[in-house]
Amino acid sequence: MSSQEPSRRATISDVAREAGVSTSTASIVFSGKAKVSDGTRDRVLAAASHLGYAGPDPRAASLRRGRSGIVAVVFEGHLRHAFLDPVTTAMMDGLADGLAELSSGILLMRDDGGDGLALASAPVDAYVLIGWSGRTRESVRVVRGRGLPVVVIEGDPGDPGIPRVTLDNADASAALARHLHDLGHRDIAIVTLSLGSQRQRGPVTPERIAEATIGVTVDRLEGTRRVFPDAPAVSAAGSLIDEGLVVGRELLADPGGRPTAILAQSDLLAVGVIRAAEELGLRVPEDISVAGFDGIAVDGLGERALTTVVQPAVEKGRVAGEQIARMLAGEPGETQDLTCVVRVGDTTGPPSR
Amino acid sequence: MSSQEPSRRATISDVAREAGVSTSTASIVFSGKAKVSDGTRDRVLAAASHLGYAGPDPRAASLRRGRSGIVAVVFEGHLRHAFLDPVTTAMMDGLADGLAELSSGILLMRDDGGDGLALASAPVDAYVLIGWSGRTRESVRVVRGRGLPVVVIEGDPGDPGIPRVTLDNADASAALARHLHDLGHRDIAIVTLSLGSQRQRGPVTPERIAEATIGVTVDRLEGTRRVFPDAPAVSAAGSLIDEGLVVGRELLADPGGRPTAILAQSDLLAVGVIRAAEELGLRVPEDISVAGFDGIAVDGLGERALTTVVQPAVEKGRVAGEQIARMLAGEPGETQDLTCVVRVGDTTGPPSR
DNA sequence: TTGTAGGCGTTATCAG
DNA sequence: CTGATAACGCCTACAA
Repeated sequence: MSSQEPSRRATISDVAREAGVSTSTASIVFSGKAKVSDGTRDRVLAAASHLGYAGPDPRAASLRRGRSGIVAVVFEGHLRHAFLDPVTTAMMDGLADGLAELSSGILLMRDDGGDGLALASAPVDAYVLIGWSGRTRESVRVVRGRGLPVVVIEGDPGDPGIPRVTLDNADASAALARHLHDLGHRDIAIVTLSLGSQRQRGPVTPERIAEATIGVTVDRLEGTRRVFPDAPAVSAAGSLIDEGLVVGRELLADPGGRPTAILAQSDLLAVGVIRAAEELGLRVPEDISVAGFDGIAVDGLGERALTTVVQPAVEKGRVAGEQIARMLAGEPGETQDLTCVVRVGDTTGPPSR
Repeated sequence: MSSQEPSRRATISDVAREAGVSTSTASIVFSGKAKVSDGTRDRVLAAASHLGYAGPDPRAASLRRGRSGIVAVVFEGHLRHAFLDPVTTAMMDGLADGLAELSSGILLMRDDGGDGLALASAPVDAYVLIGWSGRTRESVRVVRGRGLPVVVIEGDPGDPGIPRVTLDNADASAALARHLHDLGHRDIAIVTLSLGSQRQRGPVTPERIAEATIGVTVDRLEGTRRVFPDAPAVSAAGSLIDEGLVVGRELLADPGGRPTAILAQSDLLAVGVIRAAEELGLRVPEDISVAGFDGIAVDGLGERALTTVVQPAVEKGRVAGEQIARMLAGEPGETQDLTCVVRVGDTTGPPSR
């Protein structure tokens, strides 16, 4: 009775024994890291299938190698919420590409503001932090301790040593505003994204700006106001078509005080604004110009071409992935500043008055 | 010079030595699995922070424990594509909840139709397969070998031993169709989801049904046709508002042959159809009734309430997570059949003729 | 091309 | 409450 108990799963050394080779040889057969004679390989493979061995245990392999092949992507708040945004989705795609060579997958994690215990105890090789709010700094602190590569996308790591991937939100917003100014607009309104995690809808006051925690919103607003310093702004409760619709209605309600153009801080908001205008019988762009931000194909726009700022969303993820790859290879990571481009569509034109 | 090289990261035994305790005691301090005197704990923690030790290495811990705390969610095709669908997003949320106690995160993986090597070599504790197409069976085969828990959501595992989470797509579609029939409709058209992974738009013929690989589409169609056996159907190239718009235009183009109601297989498609109707100056539901499927809050619908079938999307994920938890606890997993509910909104009414 | 040996960093078990 | 010991399953120099 020299056979193994059937209850235990076979290990590579069981396979090696059964095949009459050493464990190292069997290991090589599975990793392909070196040459093995055909006969030997066949015997090992036969033994494996005989014993129901499905290949090396990834847990053991990752301990031995010091790598798990997993990269964590950390979001603040609900996943559902993150993925509602087409920009995030595009970015994830880019990230998956940028990491493709390197990793077997992306570990979705939530930084729920707890003690970060879960964050720190996952068997990952690196972290990508997606941060809009102020919590990023705390996450960075937790994660730094592990000594693993970290990249922050659109957030403030609060530590200059950590590479970031950033967008020129303010400059791009200013460029778009200039386009409207060049067309002759002098009286515009702004629909902003949320200023803080409470996601309140309403007029944007200096006090609210001072308290804002979402950098993207503030930066884009600042850029637009470089060109239109006195433009009124209203914050939406999220980047949603229906939010744009609600805020758009408010802004367009009074025929007298109506602006000649509305600049929304996301394409989804812009689509909502356009819909609000259409509801009121206003033609876009003849009666009112509307522009967005993001440049992601928005479902629900039909064949209109929105004037917008195209941000390199997929690129953002890809670049982050590349930095991770570099750092894992021992080179230092570098902050990457990406730039956006204004794309003029058919939703902006000269003002009607 | 008995001190460690500073280049190596401290391990738990370094910490134990520095604190003057055994490694087992130090381990307990970090795991909290047993009582430790305050004094001892303080000394260990002090030593840890002194040495820059950030807690047990998750790789080693997962080897020792036999658990990594990671659950893989396997999609077919591009991630971007999967997350475009609000139903998927909701489901992921439910899954995250269902697994919350158990796991530190969700590993997003793509079954790219390769040899499944990546699939099998990730350090995960269980797999959730999201499958619409026929490839699920192959993924199941690969994954089975590992001897880990597997749950299939909306797909055919091709193995009765594998627990599934299913929806009563056909029955629910029939129930919705009956609602229309009761209202008096006799002449309806169907907008289906894709029939296969090629995502072709066009009339649905018996041949195409025979070749279809996406079960959801076929089931919903079959259910609707129980009530309206001769209803013409057109497949959309995806679950998108703009697809519904395109197909809706086609179906409504000819004022003569216009149906009195259109049943779309997703809410997004239904929104597109409604938009197509509005474009043509048709009122919903006075001139034409439109219904969808899914019951997820669709962005871009404004305050209309779509008549639809509400599927338990979040529940689907939660239930899958619970089954995984059970199986990980050694109990057998069970297939869960979830049911949908018709929700009548304001987009359906009696036919105009 | 194949085998030998040692350790990756933890934690479960059991004895004190 | 604390300590000694033995795996967990694999990989990779290095030697043959």
